[in-house]
Amino acid sequence: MQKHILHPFKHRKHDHSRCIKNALQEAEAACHSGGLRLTDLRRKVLALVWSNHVPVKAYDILEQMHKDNPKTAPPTVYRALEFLMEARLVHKIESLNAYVGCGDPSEPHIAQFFICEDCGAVAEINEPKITQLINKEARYLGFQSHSQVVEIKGHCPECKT
Amino acid sequence: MQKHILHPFKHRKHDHSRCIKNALQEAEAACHSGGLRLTDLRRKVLALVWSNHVPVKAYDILEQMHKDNPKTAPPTVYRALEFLMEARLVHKIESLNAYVGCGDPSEPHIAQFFICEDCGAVAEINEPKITQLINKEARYLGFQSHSQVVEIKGHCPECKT
DNA sequence: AAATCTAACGTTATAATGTAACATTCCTCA
DNA sequence: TGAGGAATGTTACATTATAACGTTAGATTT
Repeated sequence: MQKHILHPFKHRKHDHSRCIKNALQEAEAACHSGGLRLTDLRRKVLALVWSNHVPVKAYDILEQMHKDNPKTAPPTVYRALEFLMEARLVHKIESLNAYVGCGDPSEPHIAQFFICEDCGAVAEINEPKITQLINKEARYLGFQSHSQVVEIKGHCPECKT
Repeated sequence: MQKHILHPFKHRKHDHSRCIKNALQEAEAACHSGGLRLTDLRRKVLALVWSNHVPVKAYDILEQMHKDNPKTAPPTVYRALEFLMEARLVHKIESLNAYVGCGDPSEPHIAQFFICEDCGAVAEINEPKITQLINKEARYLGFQSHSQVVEIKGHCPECKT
């Protein structure tokens, strides 16, 4: 696997419990080393974001949270997501208004997403050539770029046929 | 000006009435040649989208429509926007939930947007190298790409300093 | 340990964005 | 000219997100 693939398309039958466990472990480490407080609530929301490899909607998370505490309200979820995004543990997919676990929280990165329109699966890559090309175009326009949203829709290997 | 810039950053003081008139004219031509019905309502919404070079929110359009007809309801606006997007006269900026006039309706294209976080101005380009690079990465992942969202945030030439 | 401070979370209410479903009107064209 | 479909009107509601303020819990100082 090449370095720039932060999160590949996973086979339908992979052992997803390992993905979740791994994500939580990395999050624990990242927060600890960054002096951030990964509370139970945030951990819980992170686990729900990682419940599969499909972007999750805030209100779906809320619904799951209601199983533990039926009084949980939207701000609780949005605050946790905000924290997780600042901690770079979660990305928002703008074109879906949904959230997906970051494939590599270990260091800051720009990401590009490939999103299957059939099954919803997402792959995350960081291809510097894309970033550089975009930055070059930006410079040409006299534009100072700070952040990029790159979201590609289509069909993943398993849904392609 | 190079061909791949579909819509450059405009100087603060440009004659914007010409932009609007031009956009409406091109829309008229495009719809005529495509057998599409550019009704008064759709023309009106298109003009409002073009009221400046900043992406416009659906509910801001609605508010403007209320000056003519206070009973206009959201579906009216959303339907017109949907038509305009299918006719490729308008693009949606996903990361803003807002709509912007297309810089070149004359032919289908993939676009990349540069969005100023200060003044909101948007430039639209179509740089095939970006598209190709993305498609190459897609192929590498076994992904069949059909549409791209590329939205870059930062500061435009006039807000940069 | 008590006092204090702040970050995190709870709670209520509402804002902002978007759509379903059905009724009506208006064009087109046979 | 009247039948059919496209466009618009209308009502109601679904979905996504945040403001504002109160409360709790953890850390810090004394």
